[in-house]
Amino acid sequence: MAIKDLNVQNEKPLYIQLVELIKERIADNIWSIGMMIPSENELARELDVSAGTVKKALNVCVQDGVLFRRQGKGTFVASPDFSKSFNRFFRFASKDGEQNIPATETLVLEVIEAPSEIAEKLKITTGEKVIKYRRTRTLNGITFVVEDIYLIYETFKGFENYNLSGKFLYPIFHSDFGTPILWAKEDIHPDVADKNTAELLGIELKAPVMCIERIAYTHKDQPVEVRFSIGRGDTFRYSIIVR
Amino acid sequence: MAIKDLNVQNEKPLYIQLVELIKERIADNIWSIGMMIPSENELARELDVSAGTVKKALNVCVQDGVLFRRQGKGTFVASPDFSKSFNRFFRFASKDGEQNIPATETLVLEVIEAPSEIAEKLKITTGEKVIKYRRTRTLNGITFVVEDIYLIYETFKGFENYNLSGKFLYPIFHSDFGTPILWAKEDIHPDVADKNTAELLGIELKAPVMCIERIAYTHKDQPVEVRFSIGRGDTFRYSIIVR
DNA sequence: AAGTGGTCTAGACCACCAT
DNA sequence: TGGTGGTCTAGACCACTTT
Repeated sequence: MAIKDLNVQNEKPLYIQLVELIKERIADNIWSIGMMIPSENELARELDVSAGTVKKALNVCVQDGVLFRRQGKGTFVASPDFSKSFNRFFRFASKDGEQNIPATETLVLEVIEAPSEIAEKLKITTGEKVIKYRRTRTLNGITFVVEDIYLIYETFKGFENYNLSGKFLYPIFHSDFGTPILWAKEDIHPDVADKNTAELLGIELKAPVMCIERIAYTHKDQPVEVRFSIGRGDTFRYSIIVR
Repeated sequence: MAIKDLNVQNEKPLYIQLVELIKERIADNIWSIGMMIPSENELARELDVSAGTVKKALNVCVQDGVLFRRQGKGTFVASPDFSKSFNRFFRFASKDGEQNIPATETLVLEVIEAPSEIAEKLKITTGEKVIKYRRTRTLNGITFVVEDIYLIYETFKGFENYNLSGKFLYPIFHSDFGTPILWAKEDIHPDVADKNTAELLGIELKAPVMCIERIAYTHKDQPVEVRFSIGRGDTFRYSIIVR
């Protein structure tokens, strides 16, 4: 187990070194998503630190969203929580308040050569093959978002032949392509609808929209997906408490 | 000091009870903003719990943004951090990267009877007096936001005669009116500029804007300010990491 | 009953800050 | 030099989960 020892001489506190060690093991797939990691006592014995130090490090990891803990059961590797994504700010609740799953319509699913903007974000060379997937998502008769998704072809070879009706992508990436999405970076800015977008979303030309750009990463911080989403502005609401 | 003892019999953990006690003391102005609170050891002695329990409670409060700690100095009551406000997502950095303070222009400063929408948010009755303050904020020649601010007249009597050039409001509220802003709730949604807004912001009609509504609270969760901000969409950028 | 994480204690030692 | 928070240890006891 002792791949790398914690070092008291190091300038960093032991529990910070331990946090980094844990994150490395997850990034390197030594501990995979959903897996139970060794108990506090085991870690303390193996790394030769006190249980309290291990506990502190684990709690930092929980705070950072990479682990979760269950009393009496153990400590587990968390999967990224896309309920925290910007997408959750598009409110499209049905009248009865039910949380239905949106329907998906595929508009485009094809293999193309990566435009330079996409290649750059995926850290591949321009012209290398990518899968382009354009779809809309609809709930209660309202199409609230249109998405352009670009995937590295080498990683997702065969995905272009999938029948994608209402399925979530990331579980498929994980199970069928051995490529779990571990984290993602999202950028958001407002815009107004162009003609094409307005038609797809059923809104007026120049109506407000929110544009979300997501780059999703797998092991070793390798980007594998770029996604541009354009959502109806009239369904976007976001609140924070400033303190 | 012993206003309220911590109780081991209580169903809640001691450190949670302590967190609640601390927040009460701040809300009730027993400990005010910027003030140093008693040290870990003092609190431990007075409340008859161990130093470790106090430390845990204090760290929770730091996490919640109500306290901050300085090694070698002490633990202090934090003031709300409006660098965490939505306004920080309007990027208006100058070319040389300097962080200049935006210039303010007052458009309206008058006492009016509260419209129902405002009265409701301030928890006063419709028609009660409020101060209306409309201003723009400009940096590097770009007017990036126009704001309508409504204040309870009873609380801020005399504010309508202030000369407000580039001053921050919340320090004035605190020093001149004895009303510190302790926290605020902000809601944000996209829209497009109407004629008036477009002129003030120097953008085209129907250009994208972001609308921020803030309700700011003082002691005992009393709302005292409502603020509607409309900012240029082309300067709004926001990023998150989803994990 | 055995193992897990959650709480709480008591104390040591260190780094930092004011005086 | 004395007081502060930051780190780390060692151990007790509890609540929860599984076998």
